[in-house]
Amino acid sequence: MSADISGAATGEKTSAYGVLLRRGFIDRITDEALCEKVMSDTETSGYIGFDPTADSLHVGSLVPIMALAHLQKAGLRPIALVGGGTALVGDPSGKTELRKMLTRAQVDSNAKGIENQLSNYIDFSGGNAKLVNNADWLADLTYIDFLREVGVHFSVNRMIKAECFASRMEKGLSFIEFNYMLMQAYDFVHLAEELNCLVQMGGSDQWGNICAGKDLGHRVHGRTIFGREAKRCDHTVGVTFPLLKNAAGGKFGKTEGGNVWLDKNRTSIFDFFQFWRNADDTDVRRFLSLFTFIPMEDVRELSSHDPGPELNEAKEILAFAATSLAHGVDQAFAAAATAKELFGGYGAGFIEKIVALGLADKNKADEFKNTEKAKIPEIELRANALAGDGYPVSKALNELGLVSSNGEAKRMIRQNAVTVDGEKVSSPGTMLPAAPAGAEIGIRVGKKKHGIVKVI
RNA sequence: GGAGGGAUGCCCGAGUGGCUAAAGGGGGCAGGCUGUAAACCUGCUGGCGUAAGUCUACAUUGGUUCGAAUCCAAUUCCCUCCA
Repeated sequence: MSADISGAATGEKTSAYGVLLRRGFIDRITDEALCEKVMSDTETSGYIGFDPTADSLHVGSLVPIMALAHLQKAGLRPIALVGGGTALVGDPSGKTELRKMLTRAQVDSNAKGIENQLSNYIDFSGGNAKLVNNADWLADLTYIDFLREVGVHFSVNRMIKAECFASRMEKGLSFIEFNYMLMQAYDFVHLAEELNCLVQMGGSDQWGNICAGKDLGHRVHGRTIFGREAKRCDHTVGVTFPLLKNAAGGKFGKTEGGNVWLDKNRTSIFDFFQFWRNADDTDVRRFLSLFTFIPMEDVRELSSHDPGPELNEAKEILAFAATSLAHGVDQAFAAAATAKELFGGYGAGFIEKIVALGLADKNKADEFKNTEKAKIPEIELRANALAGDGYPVSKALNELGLVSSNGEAKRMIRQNAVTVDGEKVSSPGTMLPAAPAGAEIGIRVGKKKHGIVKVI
């Protein structure tokens, strides 16, 4: 199979732009022809901003991350901007209410966590990708200077008509948030000047901010801004990604416990794997395009089945590929091994396919059978705790983290959702079976949540 | 600065003295059906307790009352109109 991830048919352009377009990354674009041109030049940098509002990114941020990675693969220089400065202000776009204000210390520590995660996807070594923090150039600006150099170029009349503020006109918009756009606009100009960054990308809610940056570039072009002459910021392009929803129309990346995070301490690797494995039939092709580097030709083939059980193999590959990007190939195998154990086998071609697709090398795949399983939650209990009066199943469920309270545990039991060692438990007062030291008791809630009680 | 309106559970939203752990909807979870999918049907959706029960909850604090999400006062925040 081809190693070309661009998905280009013969004769088609394979520029970064072409790749992004064919893989479904592009929603709106300020100037298509210019974009094509700019992205064909390997001297070009492109940037995306990530706001450090939490210490981990979640799967929703994977679209921009993958876009940057595609730029890098196409030979351009991706810039990941961590919004250490802008997070102190808070972006109102796409929000209905004022965000909680973060302290400097929170923002800084969040920024660190995010930087680590980004480096799983983008190679920052060797200088062909860059990680910047806009606190470095925003934090020390003084208010009056900023107003005079940047603020003059913005028309309030136009800003309040912008889509990104429209929803806030009803609910209320504080002045601090109203300034956010100027800061992000200035980021773009700054990066264009300093790093030849001519492309800014972002989620569809970023359209207004991106255009603001592009416009600011035009206005200051040829003039002096903060003591230097601006001359490279008049032919920039902005690109936004489509808003991702799951097939049910809900928010992408939400599941049982809320967001699916890239941090394994927030979302276990197994749960991360399962998130992809449980993708809706109709999402499979899109997810393979957006969240893996599997060549488009193969993506099309994998997802060519009509919705039906045949798609399960494509979901396994999706889960494997996505987990392997976020957590490494060994962890992906481990998660796959656990899934296999808990749910029964794979599609016949799974092993061959992942090797053929270059997702794992042959040795690793052969060792797969011996791979250690991914961790599912477990607790230890003394054998004598199980003897005597016994140990309530509900309590064990709670301690395993499979439910969030004893009350919920009992509710689940009443609903026939709990299985202990393969047997349904139906009375809330049921105790765990007595077992000798060394034994393991398997507990399950619903079909997908598992835990183990180790007897010691 | 002036006048008026508002703050209810994860979200939206009903409720204007006891029958309210709080209608309805959304979301979520679970059971059935299935393919670890979707759709559909059913149930659940504050803590502790096997249970009876008990504790905490309707912005905050205090008050009236046998009894308050509901009445009163002060405080905080939000919205609308006027300046």
